[in-house]
Amino acid sequence: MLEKLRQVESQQNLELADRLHSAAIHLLRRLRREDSASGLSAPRLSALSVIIFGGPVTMGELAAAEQVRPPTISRLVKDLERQGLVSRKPDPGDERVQRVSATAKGKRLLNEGRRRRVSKLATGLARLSSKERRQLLHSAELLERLTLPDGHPDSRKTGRKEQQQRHRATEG
Amino acid sequence: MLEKLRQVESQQNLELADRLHSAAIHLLRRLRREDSASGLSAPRLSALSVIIFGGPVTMGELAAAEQVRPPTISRLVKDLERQGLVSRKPDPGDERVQRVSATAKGKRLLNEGRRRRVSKLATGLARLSSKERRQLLHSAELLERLTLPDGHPDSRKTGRKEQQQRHRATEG
DNA sequence: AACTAATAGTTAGCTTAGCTAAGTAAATAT
DNA sequence: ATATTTACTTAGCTAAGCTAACTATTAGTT
Repeated sequence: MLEKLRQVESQQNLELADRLHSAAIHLLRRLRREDSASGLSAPRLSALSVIIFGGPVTMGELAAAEQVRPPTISRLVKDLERQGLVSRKPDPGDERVQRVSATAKGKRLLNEGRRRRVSKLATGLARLSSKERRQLLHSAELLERLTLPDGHPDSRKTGRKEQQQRHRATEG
Repeated sequence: MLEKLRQVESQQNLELADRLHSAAIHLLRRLRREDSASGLSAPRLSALSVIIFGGPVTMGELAAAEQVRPPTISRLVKDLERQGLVSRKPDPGDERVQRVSATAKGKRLLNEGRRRRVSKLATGLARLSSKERRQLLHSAELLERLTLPDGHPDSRKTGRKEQQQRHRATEG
C-alpha cells in the first residue's frame, strides 16, 4: 500500500510539472511581443543580464548559465556586439577565452527593455495580494533551484573548469 | 510619502516579474531537450493538448488558446497532421472553418511525450516538501490567470466570435 | 440577385534561436 | 616535439514565431 501511495505521489508530481510547464509556455508567449521595440528578445535580455550582473564573463560561462550550447552563445554575443550592447576582448592569461562585458548602452537598454518586457506582467502582479506575491517569489526561486543543478546531459565537456560558477540570470 | 511607497511597490513587482520571467526561460530550456525522442516539441505538445482536451477545435480557437498568430497554427497543425497525430475536416455548417481533432495515435503520444518531457522536472519536485509543492501549484494557477486574460493586443479580429472560449492548455 | 464586406485559413518569405558537425588556435600533457 | 584537450567559431540544418498577401466562403447591402 505504500507502493500505491508512491504512485499517487508521482502522478501528482507529473501533473504539477505539467502545470508549471504550461504556465511557463504561456507566460513567455505573452511577454514575447512586448520586447520588439527595444530590439531585445528574451534570450538576448537574459544573456545581457548575465553579462551585466556576472561581470565580464566568458563564452563558456555564458553558455552554462543560459543552458545552451556554445554555438548558440557565439552567435548571440556576435549579435549583441553588432548592436553595440556588449564588447569582448581575449583573456590576457588565456588567449583562447573571450571575456564579454556590457557597454553603457547595453546597461541602459537592459533596464528599459526589461521594464518594457515584463511591465505587463508586473501590472498583473500589482493586483495580487502581497501574500500571493511572496508565494510567487518563493516559487520562482524554487524553480530556479530545480532548473539549474547538475549541468547539461551530454555537455560535451564544455567549460568543465568554470561550470560550477553559477550565475543568476536576468535578475538584480 | 504614499507616493514613495507606491514606487517601491512597483519596483518590487518589476523585480518579481523579472524573476518569474527568468525562471520560465530556464525551465523551458531545461525541458526542451527531453522531448526530441517522441517528436513532440513544446509547442506541439501544448497544441495537441488543447486539441485533445478542448474537443474538436477550430484553427482560430487554437490560435487564441495558444496565443499565437493564425499562420503559426496553420503550419503546426499541418505538421501534426503529417505525423498522423491529428485530423481535420471542414465544419459542415461553415466551409471555411477547419475542425481539428486528435487521432488515437495522437492521444497516446501526448501522454508519453508529456511524461517524458516533464519527468525530469517531476523528479526534482519529488524532493520538495508537500507544502512547497502546494505553493508551486498555486503559483502556476496564479500565473495562468495572469497570463490568459484580455486577449491579444492587435489580434487582427482573429476568431472574434470564439475568442471568449478559453481552453486550458496542457493540463488535465 | 448581385456586389461588397468581413471572416477563416493558407501560402510565401523573413527572422530568431536552438542544434550538430567540423574546423581553428591556444594551452597542456606526454 | 608532438599529441591531446580546451575554448571558441563557422557552416548549415530545423522549428517556430511573425507580417503581407492570397483564396474561398459567408454575411450584409443595396
